[in-house]
Amino acid sequence: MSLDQLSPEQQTAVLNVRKRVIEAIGRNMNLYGIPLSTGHLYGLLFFADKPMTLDEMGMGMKMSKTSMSTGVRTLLDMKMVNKVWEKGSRKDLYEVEYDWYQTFTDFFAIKWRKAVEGNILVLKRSIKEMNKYLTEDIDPALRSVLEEDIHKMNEAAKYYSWLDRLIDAMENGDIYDLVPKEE
Amino acid sequence: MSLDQLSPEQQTAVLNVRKRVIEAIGRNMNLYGIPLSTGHLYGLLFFADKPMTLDEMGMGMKMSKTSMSTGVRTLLDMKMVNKVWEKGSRKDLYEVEYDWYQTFTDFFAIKWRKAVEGNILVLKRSIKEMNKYLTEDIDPALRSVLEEDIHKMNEAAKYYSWLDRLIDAMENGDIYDLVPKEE
DNA sequence: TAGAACGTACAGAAAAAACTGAACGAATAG
DNA sequence: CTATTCGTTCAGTTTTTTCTGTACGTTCTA
Repeated sequence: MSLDQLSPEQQTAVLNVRKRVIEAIGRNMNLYGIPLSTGHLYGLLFFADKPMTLDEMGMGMKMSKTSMSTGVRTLLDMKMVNKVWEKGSRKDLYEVEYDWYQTFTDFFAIKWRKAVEGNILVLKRSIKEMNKYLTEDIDPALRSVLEEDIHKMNEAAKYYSWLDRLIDAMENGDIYDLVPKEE
Repeated sequence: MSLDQLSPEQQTAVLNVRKRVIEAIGRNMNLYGIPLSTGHLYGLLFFADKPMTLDEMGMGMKMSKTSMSTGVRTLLDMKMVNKVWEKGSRKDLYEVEYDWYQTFTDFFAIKWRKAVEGNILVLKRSIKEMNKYLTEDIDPALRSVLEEDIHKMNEAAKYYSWLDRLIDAMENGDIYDLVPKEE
């Protein structure tokens, strides 16, 4: 059921409440490194009663179609919106993923996993390289520096490994054993 | 033990490895919404063998002291570095918080908690307001719209409540029951 | 109690990011 | 087959963020 069947007063009343919520959602997503306007776009889709086209989003956001295209792509990459197929229309249609728990874990899986595993790799490689310099007949001063650095990097690698396992727990749903969805 | 006791070749060798790690740390922190240069500053402090002053940081980063001041403040606000007191020096000294697990949970506690609880408030208020419009003698079209919106906001509020409890689990350490620090 | 050293506020400059409109290639409808 | 419609690429503009140097208030020193 769309809004345009309502009186103008009813429309503004509903729209004002939505706007406040969209603002909050946008701020929240901005915390995750997503541009505010993309967060607002998400909010628009959140309240939409049906999948939207790029043109409709442009209308709703009062922004260019180009921006909608890039914004929706960002949301798509993070699996925060889904592309919907509707026969008869050759426009692309998008709707939000309403399972926010899934969205949350996807966010970790997509954005963090790669970074974390990349960092583990860099650390392992760096530790190995520093170990290479750590020969028997070494300047004691250098030995001390190297050992200290290696120790620090080992600790960091441990932490990243923990983070990696935390992301596992998100992805496979174990996290809900610790923190259940229903209170 | 400081680097300047080493030969120039030894220094560059160590410095190059560190640089690669610092780069990785910086990229990672950038993911959390922290400027790249601030991430590099963190990396510099990470490898420092002793607490550093703003001037020393400026040297190491080849940047202005003003930038060091704001950068270190950012890191301080996120509890990623600590201010250290040393008698005899009237300069402020800073060192990284080496407990990255603590840093991680602090990050959630500081940056997310406020946002999450703010959003819950906004949602609760918005649901209440929409309910106000939901009277007996209402236009069926409007009723349908309102009920749909209220449902969506309720689901969102549930999710934020879950997130709130997840942050609890981080803060009080329960998260380590599920994902132990040691593998 | 004057002087020097320190950290930060502030305003302007530099850099980065977001946004737009025109143009283009792909796909479909007629 | 041709013409339209669609999404995206790209170059240029606008906006936002980051960085710098000067100036200022504070605190310690002598």
